[in-house]
Amino acid sequence: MENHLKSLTVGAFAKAAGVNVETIRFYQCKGLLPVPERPHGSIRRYGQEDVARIKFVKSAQRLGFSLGEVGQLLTLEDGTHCSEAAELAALRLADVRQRLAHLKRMEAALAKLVGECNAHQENVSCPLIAALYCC
Amino acid sequence: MENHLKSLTVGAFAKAAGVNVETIRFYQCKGLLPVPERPHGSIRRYGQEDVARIKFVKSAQRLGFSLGEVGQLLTLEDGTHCSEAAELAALRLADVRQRLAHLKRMEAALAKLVGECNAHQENVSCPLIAALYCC
DNA sequence: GTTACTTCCGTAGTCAAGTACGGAGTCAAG
DNA sequence: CTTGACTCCGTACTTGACTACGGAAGTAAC
Repeated sequence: MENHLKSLTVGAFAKAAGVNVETIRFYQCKGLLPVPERPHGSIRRYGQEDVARIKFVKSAQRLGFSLGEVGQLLTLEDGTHCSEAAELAALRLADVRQRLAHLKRMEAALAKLVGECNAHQENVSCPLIAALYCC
Repeated sequence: MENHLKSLTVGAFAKAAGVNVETIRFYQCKGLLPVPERPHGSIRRYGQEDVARIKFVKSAQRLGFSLGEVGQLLTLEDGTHCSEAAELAALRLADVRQRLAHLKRMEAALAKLVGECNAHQENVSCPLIAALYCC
């Protein structure tokens, strides 16, 4: 059922996938993208399945997966290893939640300091600077 | 009112400040920390004000400031430029809030996918993999 | 068949915030 | 006065995800 009509040159492929040519090469060298044959010393051609693979990588990246994890996900790409995939996603989710908690603390602290600075009176020293010096 | 009794060697200073010696050197070369004189070819000595400065840097980093921004904050460290400092903090806050929003979207998407994977039936393909392929 | 655009390929550079290494100089204790 | 620990200093390496460069080879258009 796969479309094996590989007609795209790297340039066209990169444009179709929305990435740079260098990114293609980079992914190939990282093993995230197969390197097509070069028919008798000619140039490589790419197809829609390659475009789909780049989109897969980019979707996974948007969810916070590193390229290493994307590589793992790609080994499960036939869809028959759902629990492994879910496990990876659960790890990612835990990490995302940790970073979320950290950012929330930062937001609270910053918002408080910005508020104090705005309410600040000319004769006392800057609350932000003071906070950085004291805590 | 400042304590100019500089008695710490880099090693002791680093320990007191809770960083590595290399970090000290790195901050010096970035202009975040003054480089003390070497009295007639001897060793440099550091004081409590240097420890305070490292703590300042580390506090600011915890709030999400980059070392470049910390450098800017340090030029305002006398506490008399509160509005400039507040402006920097407001920029940081905006950035933190953006990242927060991004992470929240990631969290929602991941949580949904993990949930779908856990409720997943053996005969259909993995929802996570499918989502990465289709969106 | 020549010009102009791609492609190919290896190597190297970018950013941030450090970390690591190694030889030479300095210092304190015994 | 020597030994061992520490300091100084330059340079290079680390991680992650690319980005840039440059020469040679392939390709498309005229």
